[in-house]
Amino acid sequence: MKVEDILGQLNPEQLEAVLHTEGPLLILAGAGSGKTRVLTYRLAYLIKGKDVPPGRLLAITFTNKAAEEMKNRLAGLVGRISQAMWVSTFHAACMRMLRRDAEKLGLKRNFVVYDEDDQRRLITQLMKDNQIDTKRYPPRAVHSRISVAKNEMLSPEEMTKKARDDFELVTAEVYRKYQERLLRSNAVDFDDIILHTLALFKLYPAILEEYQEKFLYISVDEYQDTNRAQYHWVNQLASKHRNLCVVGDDDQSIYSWRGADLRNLLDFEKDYPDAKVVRLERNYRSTNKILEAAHGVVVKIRGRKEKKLWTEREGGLPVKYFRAYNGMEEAIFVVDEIGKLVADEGYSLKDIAVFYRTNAQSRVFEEIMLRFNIPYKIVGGYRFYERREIRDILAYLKVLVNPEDSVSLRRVINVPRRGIGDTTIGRLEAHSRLYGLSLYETLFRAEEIPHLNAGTVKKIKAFRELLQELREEMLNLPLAELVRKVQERSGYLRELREERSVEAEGRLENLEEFLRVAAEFQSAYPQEGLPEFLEQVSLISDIDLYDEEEGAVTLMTLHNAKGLEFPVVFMVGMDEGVFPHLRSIMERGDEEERRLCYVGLTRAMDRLYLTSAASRQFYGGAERTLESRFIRDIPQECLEVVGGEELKDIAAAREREEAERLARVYRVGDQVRHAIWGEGTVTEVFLTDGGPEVMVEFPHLGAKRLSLAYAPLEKVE
DNA sequence: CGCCACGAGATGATA
DNA sequence: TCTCGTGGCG
Repeated sequence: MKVEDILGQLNPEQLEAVLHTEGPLLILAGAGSGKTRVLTYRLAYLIKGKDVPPGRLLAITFTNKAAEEMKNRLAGLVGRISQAMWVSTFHAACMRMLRRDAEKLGLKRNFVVYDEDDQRRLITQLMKDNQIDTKRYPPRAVHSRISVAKNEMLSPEEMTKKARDDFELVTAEVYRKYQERLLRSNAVDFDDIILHTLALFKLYPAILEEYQEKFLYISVDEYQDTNRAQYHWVNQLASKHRNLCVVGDDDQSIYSWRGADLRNLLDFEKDYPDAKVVRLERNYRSTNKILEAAHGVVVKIRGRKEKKLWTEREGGLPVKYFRAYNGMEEAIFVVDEIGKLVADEGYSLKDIAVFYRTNAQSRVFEEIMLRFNIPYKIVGGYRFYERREIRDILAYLKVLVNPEDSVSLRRVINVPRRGIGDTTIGRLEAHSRLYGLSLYETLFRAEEIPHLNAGTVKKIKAFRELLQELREEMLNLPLAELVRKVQERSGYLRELREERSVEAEGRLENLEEFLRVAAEFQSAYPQEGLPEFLEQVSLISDIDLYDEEEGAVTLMTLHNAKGLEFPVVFMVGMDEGVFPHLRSIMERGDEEERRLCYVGLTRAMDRLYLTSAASRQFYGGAERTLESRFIRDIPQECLEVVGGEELKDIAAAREREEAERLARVYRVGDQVRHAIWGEGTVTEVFLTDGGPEVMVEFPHLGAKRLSLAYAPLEKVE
């Protein structure tokens, strides 16, 4: 593509941003204003129009997926992009730097990344080892406080000094020990990925200078959601050439709870008094009605940068608002509308998204969509990589790469059960502390440890031989085969197969899926091995896994919705306490929730629905809820309240229909086959609120009551 | 050492 | 409603 063609596709403001390549540039890009296009075209212009070698460009994106998309789009504009160009998230870029110079920080090259669960385990364990009361100081709270301290770039010592009560004092102490243990385990946590890189720059100015020299042009997307550490990182890198382009929107700042600091964006002009500022306020995504509604929600935020999006798409349908009796009715309304949109309005399922504030809210929607046969896809929630079986296998793999990883080793030492219980582990750990060895090394000295009987020593020997054997395999086997080997040789598969439950069956399927993931990684990156695979897995986000091409409705949290767009959006759970979320407003007021609402509303292109429920399930019982304040902030003329008189009839009718259809298939006396339990005889058929159920008598197992909507059941003719 | 029963607390969003 | 941790027992 020629430079003129590239530039010809931009409006005047966008063009201004693309052409301003020298010196600091702040792009205030409203929702749907084409900022991704600007960022991409700007890079293309630098390469094609200014002959900048791709290796001298650094582009930071918010997600891995966005990085991938940007690379692909760039390839379309300027031809195949050389590997030399850095397009990635902060974490991925820092990991790249850390890998190269890990030794300089006392880490080994094969260090692993601890995710949230690893971190929490480590903290809990460490607190117990040091007799710190985990009732009084819940590890959860301690962990989150440590993360906050890290985001403020406080060291344990600084935290100790600033501590204002004994909780903070204890936390600071745990923080210090936590860092020690991480280092001894040759591991880093998420926050460390950035902080360690900064430490590297500080300790080795020559390394910083090298990168400063290398990156002639730097751009950062979603600048409003960067934290202080990221701010320092990027500004240090840019300080030599000062060609820093940041893109952001203060109205879309939604991550202060994880350390994002809006000052980074708001003070850009103070940091760079010579900065050029470009505002993109023309929206290409939504109807005017939708923009008006969204504007009503954010306009009252204090200290907000004055701006108003505009569009040529005048008019449009009003935002539809439905208040249901309860969560169930709310979900039925949504499903019913989806049915109409598809049947009468020509939308396809992939055009439609349902956003909610908390993951727990997805449940009712899943249930109802399952029952009404609407294909759906959930982004996030019960994450694949958070499932126990996946984490267990990952822990094995982490140990193979980095035997010093004591958290992972501890996790798998008795999984599946191999008779190495808590008592034995306690003795092993005492021994390893005494001699300053890692847990792994201690396994090889089991014979010398007092109080271990011969049987236990034998079990430990068997386990360490297993690890040794797998470590040797690691060097020879292709990734997927290695993963399979770990699943088999650890006894993990056998244990699940013998369990013969639906749950175990599901876990086995997940392990299969994991094998496929490994195989895919292998074919996508033939040169890379297990360490790179683990790294990718640990840095992957929910949204990275999202695939929009499938014929299904998308369900996700509002946070995950950032950066996406859909022709039809349902924002559900518009209730006080739910959204705005009670805990959030108690801690920080409602402004961030407001912006989150704005983000959600501005995802919609053509149609927008809001729903709430007068009564909702919390934990167990039902509670009454008030309509969200955000509903009232939307200008009246944009909102159309829709009633639901006939809705219950529709819902009931559809449900009955569906139940009857299913129930017709099964009769008392029928022979059926269950995927796990084998053949049995139907003894009863029920119609319940949760759909039809059958009682099945299995020859050896006895009678089981099964839901036809969920159970893996088929009829035997 | 492993299993089971019981009770408490949790689910706010995430790389 | 569910999941996790604890404590008692075989």
